[in-house]
Amino acid sequence: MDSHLLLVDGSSYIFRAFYAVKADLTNSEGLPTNAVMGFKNMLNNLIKDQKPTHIAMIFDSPGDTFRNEIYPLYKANRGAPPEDLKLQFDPIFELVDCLCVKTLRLDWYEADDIIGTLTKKFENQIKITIISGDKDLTQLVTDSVFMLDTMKRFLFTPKEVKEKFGVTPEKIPEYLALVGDSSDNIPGAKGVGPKTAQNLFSEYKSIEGIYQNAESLKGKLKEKIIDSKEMVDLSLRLTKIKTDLDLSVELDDFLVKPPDYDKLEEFYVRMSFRKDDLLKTQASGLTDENSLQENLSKVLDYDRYELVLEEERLRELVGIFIKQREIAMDFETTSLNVLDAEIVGISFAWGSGNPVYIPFCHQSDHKQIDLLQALSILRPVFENKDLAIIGQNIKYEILVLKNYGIELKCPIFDSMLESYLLDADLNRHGLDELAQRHLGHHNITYEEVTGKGKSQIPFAKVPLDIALKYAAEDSEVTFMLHQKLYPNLIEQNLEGLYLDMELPLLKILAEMESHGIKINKDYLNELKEKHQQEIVIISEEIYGLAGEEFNLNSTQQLSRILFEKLEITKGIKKTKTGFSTDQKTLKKLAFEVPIAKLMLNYRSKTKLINTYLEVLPQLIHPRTNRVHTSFMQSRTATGRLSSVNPNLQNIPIKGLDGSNIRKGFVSEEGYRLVSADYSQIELRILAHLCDDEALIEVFENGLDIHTQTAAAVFGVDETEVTSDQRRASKAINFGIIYGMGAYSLAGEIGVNNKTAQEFIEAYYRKYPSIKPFQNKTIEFCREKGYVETLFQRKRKIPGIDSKNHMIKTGAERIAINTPIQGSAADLIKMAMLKAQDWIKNSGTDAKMILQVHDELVFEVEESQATAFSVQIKQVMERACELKVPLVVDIGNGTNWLEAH
DNA sequence: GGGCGGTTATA
DNA sequence: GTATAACCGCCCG
Repeated sequence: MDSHLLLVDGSSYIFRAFYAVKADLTNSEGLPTNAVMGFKNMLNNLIKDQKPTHIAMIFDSPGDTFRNEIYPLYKANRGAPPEDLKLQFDPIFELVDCLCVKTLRLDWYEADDIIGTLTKKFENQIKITIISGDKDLTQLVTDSVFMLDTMKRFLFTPKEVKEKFGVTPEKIPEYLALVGDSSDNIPGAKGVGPKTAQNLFSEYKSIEGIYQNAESLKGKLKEKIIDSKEMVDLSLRLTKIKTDLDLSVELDDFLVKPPDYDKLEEFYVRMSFRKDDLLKTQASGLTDENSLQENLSKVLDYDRYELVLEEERLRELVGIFIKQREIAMDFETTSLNVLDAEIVGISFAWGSGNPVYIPFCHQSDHKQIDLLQALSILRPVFENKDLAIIGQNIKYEILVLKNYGIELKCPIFDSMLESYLLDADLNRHGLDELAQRHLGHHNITYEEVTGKGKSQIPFAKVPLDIALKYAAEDSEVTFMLHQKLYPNLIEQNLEGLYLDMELPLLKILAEMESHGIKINKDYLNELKEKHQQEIVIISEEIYGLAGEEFNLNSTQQLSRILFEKLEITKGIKKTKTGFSTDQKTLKKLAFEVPIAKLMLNYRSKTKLINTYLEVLPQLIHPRTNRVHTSFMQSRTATGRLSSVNPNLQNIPIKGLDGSNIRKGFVSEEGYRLVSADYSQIELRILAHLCDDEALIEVFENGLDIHTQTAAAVFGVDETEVTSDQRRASKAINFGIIYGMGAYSLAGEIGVNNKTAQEFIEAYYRKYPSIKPFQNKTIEFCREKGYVETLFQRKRKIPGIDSKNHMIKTGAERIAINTPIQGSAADLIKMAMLKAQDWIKNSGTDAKMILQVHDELVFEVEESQATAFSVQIKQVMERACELKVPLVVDIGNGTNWLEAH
């Protein structure tokens, strides 16, 4: 791609930022931050928009310059900057430093002169854009040097300069010398303004020419010109920008680098800024250092796109499609909710040939192909075993097609999944982000074509020519992404995981979502009403004790009541913004402070109502009478699934109220719910990964891991382990998986740090291979920048080399936990594939309906439930051969609680 | 309306 | 001390 150097006039940038952000922003110490904020945003946007490969920020000399020597009144009309702005100079310099943008400043010279020098030095090597609003700088504009006024969004090329000032860029200094500049207090020729100056220049070309011909001028003008000769000469020395300063810099000094995220984060905290794009894109910045340089947009040629309105043409296309190895496909529909989605149009893109969009029911005068007719014409494509269809989140297309009774039988690819396997540490794998990240292309967004908020229109109302661009682009980008990402998967040894695990799983997830789960609406409503009545009573009691009514849902107000009004000091704990009122704190107070106990009760009841009892019945789909979650396959950094709308992976189970909610998840009449969960899956995986003899032995003998651990750590016989000791050991076992230290363990089990440290040491003695394994894992991560699971799933861990202790130790914990949690995720995914396979081959009337990390829930015809349980338990226990046996606990019932 | 902090449900 | 989703209040734009 082409190189591009941005020269930013930093001083003018600061002033603009200060006046652009009028908000009364301050940090926690009361220092104004509006200019810092404005500067940050402007610079952020600038880099995003311009995608420079090189950048420099140039500031004026803080003191006098040679221009003051020539003319003491130079800029004398400018007052000192406002005090609020002065205070922000240093923070801004610091910000620029955090962003790793090269800055230049030279005593005795202005930013203009440095910019002028750099321009002359590099203009033959690189495209340059000067960022400034100062018209003086237009004198530097050439065919390869531009000036961008970002505030006015105006780009000066030589043509624009000529149009605006009536003279070519190289004449700008003379033009300004004649006209004068009130903002810099440059005198110029008295009484000569832009219009006169333009006329003079068009006639006489230069100041020299004007004065040579001064005698031929008429009347007043002649007088004015002759009288101001001295002032014009002086002005010219001021307006002429230096281009010959002695700067020892190379172009490479200005290469765009990723920010220093550690420093930046610390700076944000000090400025009381919330995290923004700059910090959120941290990971992508680190993993894709060249992104800024590669980001030159491949301009997609929208003119190539074809709108398909004739059935005959569609048939032709199908003929072309089935000769391809792979094609990309994207649906436009009426709803993001698959069960309600109707197809509005379909787009395709493939290797040779132009992307197409086939509209079906757009509001338009054009006759469009009938949807059902089109689907039947496309059937040979959907069912062709030799043709792969590439989608971006193709689970959506699969589910929508299901609505029309069509099964996508061809092989599939999914660019979203590909991106996820390559960059699991990143959160965003949306099409627009991927286009930007991998192709440097800015997609037309959905909102750009439909509008947003109240005025958003359905896609079917988007005019066909616009719909064509939007829709066909999505397919084309999807196709291009796959071409780019798939080779990367092979290169990183992720092909097997992708082809043999994630893609087949995608189809299973579609089945599970589509089938859904039945809930007992009346029962949940009853439960809700019961809790609601109790909440009324609890609230009244709290108000009485507090002596006032307040918003019980506000932690802020509760902490005011507890820690200010009632002056409670016990258990007091700070959060970022005030005092904590979390469960742990309230539990400590529960015995002596009645409000605390009541609040715990209030919180748990409102949580259950608001998150589950109120929401779940509303999500029953009228057509199926069941609840359909979406399983997200490319969301978590470790490889786990997640569940949304609703989240069915955090349905309560603890306590009476919790387990009552589980009773609301039921099997269909004539069916049973079968729940199968892996016992101690993560500890077994730990045993396998670190190959610890003692740990393996515990599992091989089928012993209770927590009791065995307790016996060793506390030096007692296993028969004498107390329940407290077992609980502490359980905490250690979990803590090890999470990579914790003594401090946190101490807090967790209520002993002092030293004791906790001794427990941990005893633990490592009992299982001597664990610590070396953890060290090896961290070492591996430091060397490669990522960690791996059992199935070679990778997670990059950016902070592992951080100099910031918090970030570094945090990264180390992630490095320790991810192979364990991630391998468990791999394992259950493997089990899902084998279970589904088994169900299909056995012909059992059973459906897999939920996955909760270590548990699978099935709905099975009641007479087959027992046999199924026996079989599926075996299938799951044999999902993967480890150095320890896998154990699955299984049960069945008419509701989820009973089954579990 | 969007983003964030605090809180809490799960594995 | 790992991994999530979702609720509410609060503050900002």
